[in-house]
Amino acid sequence: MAKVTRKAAGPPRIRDGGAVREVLDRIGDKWSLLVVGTLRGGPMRFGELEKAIAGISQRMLTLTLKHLVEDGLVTRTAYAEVPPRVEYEVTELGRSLVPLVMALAEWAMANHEQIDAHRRKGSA
Amino acid sequence: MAKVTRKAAGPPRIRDGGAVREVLDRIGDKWSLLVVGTLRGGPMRFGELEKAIAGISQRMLTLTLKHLVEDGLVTRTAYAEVPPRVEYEVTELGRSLVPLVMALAEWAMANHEQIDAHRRKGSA
DNA sequence: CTGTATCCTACCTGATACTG
DNA sequence: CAGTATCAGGTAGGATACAG
Repeated sequence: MAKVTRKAAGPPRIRDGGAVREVLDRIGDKWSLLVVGTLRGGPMRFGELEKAIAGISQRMLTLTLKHLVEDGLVTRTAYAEVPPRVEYEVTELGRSLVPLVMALAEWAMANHEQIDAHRRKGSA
Repeated sequence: MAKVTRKAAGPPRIRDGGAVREVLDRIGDKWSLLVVGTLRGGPMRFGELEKAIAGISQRMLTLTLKHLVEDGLVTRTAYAEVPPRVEYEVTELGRSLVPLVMALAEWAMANHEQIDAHRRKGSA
């Protein structure tokens, strides 16, 4: 229970500074959002994710999935088979994040050319 | 539920692998989204941003702003005064990203407790 | 197939000093 | 005030090798 100590006429700021930072430290890393977005269509195996994301290292996929499972955004189901099969799937909580990820992805796809153009000319 | 015939129609993946990665490498870093979100209310000075974000180092604020300006998400306006005054403001493009940032921030605030709970119990 | 362990590099961080 | 420069220390991420 944090007391809200807002300035009377202060500038409109993200009135948190904590929660957002905290969560952004979790899902704001290089891969988490991409993994969550990739899992939006249903359960996927480790190898499938690795191929789908393409660019992620095995190590980072492992770590990212571990964190997502810890945070309750993804479930891990290991089947006692040979060869081993492990499936990952977004939880209810994770699924609630999917629309935001997709919105971000769409924004990225819609604007990456414009961003690239800006970067290239550098000096207008 | 019927079996999902992923094989036939190809797996449901983010059909890009490039643009999203590219943009996420830009704005998906630790600070960019936070800066953009902080600027949503109007122009702010360097020092204001530094205080508002609280936790960012001067170095990273400088770098992040530089990148955002390069990407065309933020404008930098220096006033030839003494003492110097520099204001940063989101561009049209940057403003189009604000709603997504805020949605993410709201999601973070709404769910960070649940995430924290998951993390803490660790083993269900 | 699904990870884990190790090494190595690049980058972030915080502090400090200095410039315009 | 608004940066730039630099250094020491930590951490994130990639590559590879190896294990269950």
